[in-house]
Amino acid sequence: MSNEHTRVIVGMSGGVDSSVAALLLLEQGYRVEGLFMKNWDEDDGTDYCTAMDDLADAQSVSDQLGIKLHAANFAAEYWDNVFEHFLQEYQAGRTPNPDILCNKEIKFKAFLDYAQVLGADFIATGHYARLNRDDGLQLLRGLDPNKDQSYFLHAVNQTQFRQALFPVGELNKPEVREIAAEHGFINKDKKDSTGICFIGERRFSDFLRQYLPAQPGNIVTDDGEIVGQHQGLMYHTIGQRQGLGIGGLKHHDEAPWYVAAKNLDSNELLIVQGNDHPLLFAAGLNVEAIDWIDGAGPQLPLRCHAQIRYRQTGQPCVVKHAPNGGYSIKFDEPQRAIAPGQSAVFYVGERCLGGGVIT
RNA sequence: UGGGGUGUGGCCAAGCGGUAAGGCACCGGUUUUUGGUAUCGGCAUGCGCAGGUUCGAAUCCUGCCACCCCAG
Repeated sequence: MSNEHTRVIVGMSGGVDSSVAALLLLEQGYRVEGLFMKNWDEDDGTDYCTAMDDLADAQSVSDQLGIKLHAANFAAEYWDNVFEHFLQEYQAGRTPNPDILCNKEIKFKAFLDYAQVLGADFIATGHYARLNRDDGLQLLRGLDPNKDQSYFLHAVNQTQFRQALFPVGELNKPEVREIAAEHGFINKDKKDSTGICFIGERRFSDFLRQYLPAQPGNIVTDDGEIVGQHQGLMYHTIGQRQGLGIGGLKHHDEAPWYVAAKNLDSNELLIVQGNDHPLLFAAGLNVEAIDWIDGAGPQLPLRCHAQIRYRQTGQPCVVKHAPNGGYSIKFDEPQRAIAPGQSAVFYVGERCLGGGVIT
């Protein structure tokens, strides 16, 4: 079969992964174009520069590959469909994962729609994930276990995936860098990007403070002792150590303190001492709804693996319907710091079934 | 006021004559397309203040100051 009449638009971030993705598609014979997205306009100067650098890198690689590079700005969509929800969740005391929504609403919706307007048959990104089109459509973990990004893609549905390609999902990261080096890409040694997608690395609580005003309250231990003040429950998350400002306390040992719970009614932050304190662990969790990639979802109860955060190996568990209509997940081993607002994502072997937001 | 105790970096805290442990917090790096975790590194020319003894003091002596406890 020939790809010469198939048009693919690659989301080019200026990083190595999407650059190599574009290269691989060209080698596979596709008609390739690139698109650089800028979805965050709340610039404070420094980010403007990094966005410009990223665009320059994307342009450099595009020129080298001889492909056209489009540019688009979905800042309005990002704000309305991702960022506002992100702020609401924090306001409600939860810890959202904006990048999961970003994939669902921006990369595989706004970008996909726009690409179709431009006449594309497919979009492609530099995600480390694989799609199996032989048996319906399945999302599989990226081949590189260390870079697998299927966790972030679990809320995208199969209809959206049908028009997506993940060329680097079949590779290991070192191979990608090697390919970039062989072709002399300007970004061959560029550091992997971190921080919220399109927004970038920030001092997180300072960043939130720009949008959510402080609401000071007490920090209390599990014994009810008031040991300090916090500036807002939303600036902390379950399991967090940094930022409490709790130094040495008389009559307590030398272990650091961690956030165990938030009490929205009393505006109190409950903290416990020691990384392995029992109050930091829970045997299960609930989710209200699950985005099943195949739409229907599997037969329940289901024994599978779940991840409650990116970069965690799948944890054995059982998923079943909860009496209230949602789902309950019971782990074989108690899990540390399960944070409401984060996503639990389910896997059977290499296959990602979907996931839901922890309540 | 009398008796006792304590004053070491932001906090907790070793040291008790030989030239400032450790932990927490904080800051920075690494890891990482969320948050968080983890990990590595940095962090007191000075030990309430002022004198004195000594080759040498946070450690001994004197005075002062501050705080705490018990009496009152």
